[in-house]
Amino acid sequence: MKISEKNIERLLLYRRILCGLRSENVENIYSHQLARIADTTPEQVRRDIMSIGYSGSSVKGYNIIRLIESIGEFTDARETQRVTIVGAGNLGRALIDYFQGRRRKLFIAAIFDNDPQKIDRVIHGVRCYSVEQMKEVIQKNNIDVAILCVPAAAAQQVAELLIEAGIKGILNYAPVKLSLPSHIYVENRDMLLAVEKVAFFSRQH
Amino acid sequence: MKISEKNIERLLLYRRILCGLRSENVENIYSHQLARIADTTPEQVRRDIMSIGYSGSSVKGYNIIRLIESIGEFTDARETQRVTIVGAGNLGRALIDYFQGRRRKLFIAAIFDNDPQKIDRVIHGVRCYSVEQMKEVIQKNNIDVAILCVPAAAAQQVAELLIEAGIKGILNYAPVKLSLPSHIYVENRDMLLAVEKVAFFSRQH
DNA sequence: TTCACGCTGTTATTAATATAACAGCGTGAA
DNA sequence: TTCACGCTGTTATATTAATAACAGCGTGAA
Repeated sequence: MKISEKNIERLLLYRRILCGLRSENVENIYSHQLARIADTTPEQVRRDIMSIGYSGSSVKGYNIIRLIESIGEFTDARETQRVTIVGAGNLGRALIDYFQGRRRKLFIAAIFDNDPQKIDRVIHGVRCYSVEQMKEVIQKNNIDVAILCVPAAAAQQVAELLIEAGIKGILNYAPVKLSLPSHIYVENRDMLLAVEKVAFFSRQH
Repeated sequence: MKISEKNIERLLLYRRILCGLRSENVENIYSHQLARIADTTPEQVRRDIMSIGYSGSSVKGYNIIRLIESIGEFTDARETQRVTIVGAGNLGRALIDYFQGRRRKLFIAAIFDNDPQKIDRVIHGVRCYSVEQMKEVIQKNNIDVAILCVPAAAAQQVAELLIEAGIKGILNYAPVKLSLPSHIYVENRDMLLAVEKVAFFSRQH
């Protein structure tokens, strides 16, 4: 059974929407309702949900709590997955803020920076280590996902260190295209390109 | 002639790569070289470049300076386009850092926040205004793109104010799905979903 | 001079993705 | 009891995007 990136993106979005509804004590939802919120079509929603093997009822639609669980079973690791943030600048700190305490199956286990002022300090509850300690800390804590928030000039080098330390996936916010072995999963979230894109399409409308 | 979102994303990426090469005094490049750096195929590169009407030579490949110009003619506004950042927290400041002085056709003209400590102060060279002044400042400065860096709880409301003020496109970093009229272009860059996605695919590899 | 080479530009093919159509089913009203 | 309704799950179609194939061309070596 093959699942595409877009599939996963939508499923994760559905889950977030559903969690919001659950906290408002909504119990069930129809595909067309979820589609409207997620900005897609009912067919797409049904297909996505079908792809993870969950079934709703033709009367009540989907049970929100069970659907959240099903998406979790499909997308989450069995045990908590550990994440590191590299670069304790504004962006790194913003990520910790947004992140901490949100998803219980993901945990930010360490921050890395090369500023002596930050090393060994605890930032928003997470300890900051020097880049020299990277391999040791990553392996000891069994971290396999890294979020790269360093300046463009440092990104490639840091990414290589991360891979050497055993990282499996990188979320790259640095405005540079990384050149890495193909067995590493890289998701680029270049902020400058994103602004340029929005600037372009905001004129087309 | 229709151009897709992925088309534009790749073209903007090519431009950034090419600008890097230009600063190293490289003059020409072949489609297969650019493809390797941009992590795509030579055919894709040629098609993308064809789609903006630029032509290379079969001997020297593409002239880097002219190709950069052609991409700019296609993607950039004629006059400088003005952008605002809403939310002067860590993320907002990170964006200003990454951004300022990079793309001469895009200019951050204002920041908005509701923290009295920040209002009327200049942050990294950009003046911060209160949300109450939003409509006035946006219209006076002719801003048509907004980057949303506010907490999830405030995002929908702020987005509506932005639209009321005349914004055409929104780059949304808040971890929430906005519900907005369809004539507004919205690009979602949800950081939590991005981490979840990378966590998932890092296990699949 | 001529011929083989490697590149671009373009067309053709394939694959991926989204959209639409429809069968099956339980419910509730008539 | 029966029939129409509205939903899901699934299959079929259409659309879109990526990949491959190839024609044309200028160059440089033989």
